[in-house]
Amino acid sequence: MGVSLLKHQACKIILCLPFSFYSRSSTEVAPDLLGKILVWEGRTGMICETEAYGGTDDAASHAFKGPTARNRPMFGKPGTAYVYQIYGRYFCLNIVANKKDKRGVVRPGAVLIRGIYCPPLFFNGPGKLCQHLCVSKNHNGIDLTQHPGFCVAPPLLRGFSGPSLGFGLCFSITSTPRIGISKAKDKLWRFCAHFGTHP
DNA sequence: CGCAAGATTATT
DNA sequence: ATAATCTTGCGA
Repeated sequence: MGVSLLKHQACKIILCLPFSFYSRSSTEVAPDLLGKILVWEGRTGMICETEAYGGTDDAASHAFKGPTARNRPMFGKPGTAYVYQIYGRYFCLNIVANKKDKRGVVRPGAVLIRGIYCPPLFFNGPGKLCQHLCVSKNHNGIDLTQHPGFCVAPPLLRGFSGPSLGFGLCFSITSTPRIGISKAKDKLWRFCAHFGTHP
């Protein structure tokens, strides 16, 4: 077995958040993506703002009225990309997060990536970060648990998880109403990381 | 087939 | 507060 293959497998195992991470409701996955590293074909950034979208329980979601040609990925494999174009100009990157109910029916969901930190750059807004990462509709449906070039990775320092990042860094999480929607404004499904230093 | 709305952004 | 800009979904 060649070295490159070993390295490749190590990348898959260590870097990519696995299928099981995304096989939960979007409201669980969304805050857990904060502080993780988004890897997109050579560019990276730390996720610092996300929003959860659901299914029939969420009037603001593309999946509210059931499957269509556009929202198909939201009903598909957890951990895949759901990319759509908005206002004819910008792309928005979501990661599919869903689980099946007791009858085996998929409860659709996705997490919108709204903000990433790429020192010294900071991108707030889903359209702006997609511009920086060159996210396009071509990426719709790709599996982010399989390709080291397109995935979400935890920080590599061992022994830390969640809001504790190591390196003297930590963050707190706030939840607020989601941005730019006209329905379901009462749901607090927007999650922001607020970074600071360890005490 | 026509049309209204949209998970945005930059500008006034 | 509003324009830019075009795809999608739904109703006729």
